[in-house]
Amino acid sequence: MSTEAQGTESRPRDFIRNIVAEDLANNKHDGRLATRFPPEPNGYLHIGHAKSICLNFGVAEEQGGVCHLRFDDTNPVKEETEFIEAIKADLSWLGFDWGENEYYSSDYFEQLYQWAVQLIKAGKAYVEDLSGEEMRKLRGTLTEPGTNSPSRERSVEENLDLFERMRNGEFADGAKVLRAKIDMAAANMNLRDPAMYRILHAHHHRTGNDWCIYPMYDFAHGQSDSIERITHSICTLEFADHRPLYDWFIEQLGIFAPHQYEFARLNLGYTVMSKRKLQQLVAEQLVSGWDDPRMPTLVGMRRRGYPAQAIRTFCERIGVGKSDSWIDLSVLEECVRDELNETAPRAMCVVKPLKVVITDYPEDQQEMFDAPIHPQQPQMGRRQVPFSREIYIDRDDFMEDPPKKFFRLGPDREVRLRYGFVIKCNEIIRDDSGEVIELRCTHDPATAGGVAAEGRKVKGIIHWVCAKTAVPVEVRQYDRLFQVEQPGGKEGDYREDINADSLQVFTPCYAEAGLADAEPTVAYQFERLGYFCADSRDSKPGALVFNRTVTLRDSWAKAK
RNA sequence: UGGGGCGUCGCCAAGCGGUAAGGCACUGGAUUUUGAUUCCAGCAUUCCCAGGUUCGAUCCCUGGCGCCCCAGCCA
Repeated sequence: MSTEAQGTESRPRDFIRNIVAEDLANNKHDGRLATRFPPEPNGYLHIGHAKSICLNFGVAEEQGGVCHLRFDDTNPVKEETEFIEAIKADLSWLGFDWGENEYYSSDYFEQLYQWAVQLIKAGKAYVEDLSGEEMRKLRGTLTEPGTNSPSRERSVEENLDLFERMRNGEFADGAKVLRAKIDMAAANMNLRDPAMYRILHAHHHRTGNDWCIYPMYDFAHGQSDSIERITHSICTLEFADHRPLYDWFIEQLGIFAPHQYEFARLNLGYTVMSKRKLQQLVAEQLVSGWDDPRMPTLVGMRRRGYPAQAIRTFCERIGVGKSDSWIDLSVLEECVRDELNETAPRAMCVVKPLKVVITDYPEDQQEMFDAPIHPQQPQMGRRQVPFSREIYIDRDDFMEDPPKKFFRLGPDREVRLRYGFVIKCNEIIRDDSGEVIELRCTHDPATAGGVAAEGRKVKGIIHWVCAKTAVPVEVRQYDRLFQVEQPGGKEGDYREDINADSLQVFTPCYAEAGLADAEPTVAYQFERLGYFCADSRDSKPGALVFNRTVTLRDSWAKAK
């Protein structure tokens, strides 16, 4: 773990942390700090959620507070138990612990109902029987005030009766809603008598068929925060307009008042983050599933090989602010490399094999080269790399007509096999179509693996695998899912920006013998190529499948 | 000429009246049996614009300009 000691002190790093630190210093809420992460269980968590998670859990952790996990499950038609388990697994994987503090908005349904009754009695809520369409017409526009609905003047008694009958199931879905009586002329649209309850004869994943009316987000979220005595309710910018409503309900009800703060949601280049779009990618099979390694979901990233710590580091690096921002993919990738560079054992794997025969090496001979598992971490130990007369190298490491700056293999050129001999290419073998299918080389016995430099100046070093002992594997290389930084741009269809080459499958590839029992999820650096891990879904002993997590930086590729 | 939010380097982001942190990206150069890592160096006389207050403003005031969000019985 490279927990980079940064940020472990209580030093504030963003406006939220500043506010929290100040409140704590002023002994607001008796020095108590409680945040919450409130996902709706209708999909999988993505990297954007991770930002919120790291903020909410992070602040609590740093300041000795608590962070609740609360499922905001007020819409039974969209929510499923499947997602609850997945969300919890993602949270744990990221390394956060909510302890006993697992809550559900649905557990507050009875209390919420009572509060609604309280508002009706106070003349602050009424039952509406206009249709959604009619309500919209009366709502006015951004520049014109709305008009009061006839239902607004109903008596408290009638409202009470009607609301109870709504609960009892006397009305069809959509027939009526309970609305807050605020101000149809409010400049803030959210205050134009917003809906509090709708009728939904739907089975709820937790409350079953107990209810046929369900509270809206606005009537559930703040009160849930209040019930849990959340001190700092942190959400994204688009809810800023709801804050006056959040405060209004709490004030009318006279209950504990948490404070809502808003920060800018994460936008990452070359991907999409909205749950709707992610759902669509899965539904339309544009990807293989929520855990497709190209998805920005936590399950996808985990399967791809991103370490949880890299995601946490990423969330720290990008900061928390209020301005809309797009983060470069390179920031995330650097976090992944930083982490993996320190922790991943090294190995060699040839992805695009080209056979090389060392003509002056005895046919029946085999030897082992001694190599470090990690060049910078000697404590990780050594590995033995088998070598024999026939090996594979990557096609990219050979050029028939190499440019001046290419210092790998070419006709009559020398190159060093990593941890092995220096070889020289003497002959090129082609098939009928003229394609190069084999190289004939000779080796210099004086340059064997462990031997220190012998004065010979060989610039190029390439990776290779002994043909006799190689493990045939499949390698999947991923690239960005979209070919433009902001898929869909302004009004366009983001699907049209999908990168057709975001998945490249190579087989057979040849891996160093030691990789034979690679376990899914465990990261390796395939030297000179990048970081890889066996796929948790498709890799099987004897039929290994490796995912490329991220490439190594490649200044040569850039130079080209 | 509705309301809310935001504008500091290509992308993020500190800064809160005293003369522009840091990260990513980029550009050199050193070390290197990964063209990786590491390492050193460079990278905003300027903070959306224009006025004003002040000895002094990215930070205060005024007026512009630009971008984002809101008219779900979604969250």
